[in-house]
Amino acid sequence: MYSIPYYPWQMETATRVLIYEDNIDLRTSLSQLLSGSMGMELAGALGNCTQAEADMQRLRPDVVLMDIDMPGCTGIEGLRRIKAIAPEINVLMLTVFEENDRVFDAICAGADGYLLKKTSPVRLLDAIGEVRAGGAPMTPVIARQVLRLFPKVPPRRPAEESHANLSAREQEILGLLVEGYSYKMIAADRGISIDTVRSHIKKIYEKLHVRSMTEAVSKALREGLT
Amino acid sequence: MYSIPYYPWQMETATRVLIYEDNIDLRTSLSQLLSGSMGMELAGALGNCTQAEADMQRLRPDVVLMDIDMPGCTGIEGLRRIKAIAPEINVLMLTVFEENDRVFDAICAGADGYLLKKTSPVRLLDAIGEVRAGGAPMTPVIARQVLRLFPKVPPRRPAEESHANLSAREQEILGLLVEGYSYKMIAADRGISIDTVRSHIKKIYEKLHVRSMTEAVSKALREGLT
DNA sequence: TGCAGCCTCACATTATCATGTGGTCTGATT
DNA sequence: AATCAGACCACATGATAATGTGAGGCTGCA
Repeated sequence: MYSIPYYPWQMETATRVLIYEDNIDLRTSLSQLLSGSMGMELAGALGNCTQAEADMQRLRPDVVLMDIDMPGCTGIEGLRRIKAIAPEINVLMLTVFEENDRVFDAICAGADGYLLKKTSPVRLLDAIGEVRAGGAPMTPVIARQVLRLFPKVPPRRPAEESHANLSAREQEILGLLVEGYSYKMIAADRGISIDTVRSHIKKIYEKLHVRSMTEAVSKALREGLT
Repeated sequence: MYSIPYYPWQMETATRVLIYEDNIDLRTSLSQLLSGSMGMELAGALGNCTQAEADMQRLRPDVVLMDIDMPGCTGIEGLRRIKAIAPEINVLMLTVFEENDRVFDAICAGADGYLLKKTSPVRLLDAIGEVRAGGAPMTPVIARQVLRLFPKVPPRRPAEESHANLSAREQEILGLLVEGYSYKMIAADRGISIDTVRSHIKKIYEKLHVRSMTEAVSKALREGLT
């Protein structure tokens, strides 16, 4: 069990917190954490956010803890829908990895904070207080990512990184990966050795900062590298 | 409140800190604070940043504390010039007020953190460690401002129903594949066995009529199955 | 002329994926 | 009560991908 934390901001009324988390174990432990904390009131704990609008009206939370990966309706989508009807509700995103694209999406959708699932209970409760006080709790690494995203927002990123310095041959092979070709098929199709395909793909991975075919394909499609 | 403790005595070498602050009293007290702290080394304490480039070369700081209001050359301008020649140097901006437009300018110029001058000495030392560790120390209110600066994008595609009869779990796992997760990562993330991941993915392949991860990812992104 | 980037190929080892066969449990449907 | 689909797990085998090291020929550029 968690120790009873003490919070200095002494709310008049308890902060109503709604949890969206599809993992039953984590949902349970989060619920217990909140139920056992001074100044906190568990407004609800749900496994998906497909009924987000209705949930807001029914449960009237002050703060929502939103898992970013959920079946049916992703946390990002849920966030959008909550902010569309009740922007005053503070939404904290919970995720496993500090992944750049999602951070960007979440922030554009109006997230008020971004924490890792491994965040300690104490820090999580702190974060809820912080967001109520007008802050934006983030892990340091995510905060840095947010700052790094910035200079790229106004000037956009149209042509500058669009080809990520891939050579013509590399772009060509990346295109074939996107089409679902295996190394062997690429080698046959282009009439080169499979080892050559390997070395091209290795170079592509370096340039795109990825470590697998799926990541490369995903990045290629999302950033229009084909 | 702040979750990343900093233990200067664990550093290999001291962090060289350069101070730009035109107020002589504050400059002196900051200098004393840093000189008296384990793991910190005062690289210099200057009243203006008109010679920023030369200062960097001469003093070789790891971290710069930059007052945002200085005569001659503003902190923003100094920040720009530092980042132009040595982007690896971490620059923390110090300001009296949490003003929106300056926050924006500073962040666009590449600031690595943004603190108030009234920040406690302990927190300031923490922040220096945090920025060295890849974080971006900010006051909560500034963090919130930063998030608010991001463009608000309107809702996404409204109705999307070509889910190809994938079950909720299958869609979820397909989403993780698109994110570049391996079987092992998916199993760990969702708390299930890798063999279960296998069997889900096998079914996904059948339903999508594909035979590899890359094809599945490609189809998912192109047809909006996520 | 020398360096740098690109394209090509080879060999080796480990990790991960694809496929098949089988099974349990649960909840919804018939 | 029986059936069925979804989620779960296990074991096994061959195929494919990831990573490292090394190398030759080609081009453009300083």
